Amino acid sequence: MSTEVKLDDIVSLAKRRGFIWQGSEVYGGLSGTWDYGPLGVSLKRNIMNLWWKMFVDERDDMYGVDAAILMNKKVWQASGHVDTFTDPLVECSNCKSRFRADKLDNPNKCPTCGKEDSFGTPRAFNMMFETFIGPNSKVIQPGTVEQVSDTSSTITHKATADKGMMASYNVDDMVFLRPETAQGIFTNYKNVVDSFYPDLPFGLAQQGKAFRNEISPRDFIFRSREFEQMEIEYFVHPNKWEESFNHWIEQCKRFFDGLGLPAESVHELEVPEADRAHYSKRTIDFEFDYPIGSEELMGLAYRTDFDLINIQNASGKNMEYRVKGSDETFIPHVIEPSFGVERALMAVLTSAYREDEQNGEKRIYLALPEHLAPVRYAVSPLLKNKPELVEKAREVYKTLSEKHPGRVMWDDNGNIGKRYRRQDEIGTPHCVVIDFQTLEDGTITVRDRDTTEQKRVQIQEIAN
RNA sequence: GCGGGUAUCGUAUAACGGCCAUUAUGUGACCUUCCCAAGGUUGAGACGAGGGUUCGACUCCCUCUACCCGCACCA
Repeated sequence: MSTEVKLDDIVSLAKRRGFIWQGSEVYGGLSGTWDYGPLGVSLKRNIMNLWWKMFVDERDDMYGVDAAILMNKKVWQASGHVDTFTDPLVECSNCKSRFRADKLDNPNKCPTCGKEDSFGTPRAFNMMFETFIGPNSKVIQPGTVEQVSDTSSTITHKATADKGMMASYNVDDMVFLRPETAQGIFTNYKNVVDSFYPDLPFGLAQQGKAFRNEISPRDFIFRSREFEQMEIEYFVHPNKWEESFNHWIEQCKRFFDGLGLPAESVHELEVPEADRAHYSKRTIDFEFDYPIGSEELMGLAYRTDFDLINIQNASGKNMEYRVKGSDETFIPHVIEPSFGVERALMAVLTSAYREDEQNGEKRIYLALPEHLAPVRYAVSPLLKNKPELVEKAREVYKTLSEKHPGRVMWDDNGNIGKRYRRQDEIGTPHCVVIDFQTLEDGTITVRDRDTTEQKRVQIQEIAN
């Protein structure tokens, strides 16, 4: 029955039911930011917890870390982000095309329309967000609003222009919001080795926010300026990277399965050499069939020893690993499975969204896997004006809540049909109803979200 | 950032240079109801923000913001 899922339907449902709202909505919004409501944060956390359980808690070879978002500038110089994230772009005044100023064969002629001398001054585009640290970082200069310039040591802008002043910052105090979480792992590689000395292969895992100043955030939560990553850097012997790479292909699929994504909607894409990042010797992109088309869900990259060597060179610290009981030393190579939380969430919503017909009415429901559903059980008295039913239902609600903290909802609004529909839309797998028969024999009805069928079971049965 | 479009209660929508700004649904309260959005009474809830034209602007104009469709960008 469910055919093409439209993005608008998902966005609408997400807003209506309290999953996801536009960031800063009361003030007209802020592009590329999204806020999570009670059900959204629950769903998102369930996804992140599933990941952590599967890849950290249930494994002996994985260690969790949580690095700071603000990092020493040298991190981004060593990683190449300062260079590769800053592109000098020029725009053709005639045809509006844009080009990397440093990659033009003839810097005076537009390759698209052929017009000469149509380029203005190159403008620097950096994907990293900047901010400033320290009490002396800001100098206010009254009356210089007109002047917007940057010099080698000072960046000025109109931050306080509305007060007729201009703020001037010292670039030495400038820091970046991390554009990826991976570097927070690499910078702690040596700490973990020094403290735990794990056998190879071992991995470090991290979940956290990352920030990119996207030119054009788009497609709901798919591409935003602030987003959450779940990343693993898996350190291996240089000769054994293929083995681990294959291992992680399988692990990624296991995770997709845990998200309830149909296998036929996930596509494994071998990224050809020309399209790979400069540090990668092999990359696989897993794409998912979103309403917006088939787009990247996560990436799996063989990063070689690129990052640890960079850190070794930039910091002067030895990044070599010495095999226990042997003289063999080397810099480990790295396999990196990198997941975007929002992309996983959007895939989950896409594959769970269903419409069918019931008594001639459209029924919308989210067929979420039980372990991801924000609410597992909704508990209702059949009639809310019968105190004996309400009292019994409260008892059942309390019992279930103790068993599943935070995953049980009390619902006595309207009639029973309305409650079912409401719970359908937020993906509650089980609706538990207390009726008059409950008072006689202690059985309750449990109604299934996907089939809408109900069966009678003993209260004890469901509690267990 | 460029081009085009859009912006009305939570959601989906209607109309109008001038009367309390529609309708559906959702939502709060009360009543009713023995299982799939039944019914009744009653309440709250919107013209994205700012400026201009006008006696009067949700409506016309401008700016901003956000979203949608293309382009560009995507380490």
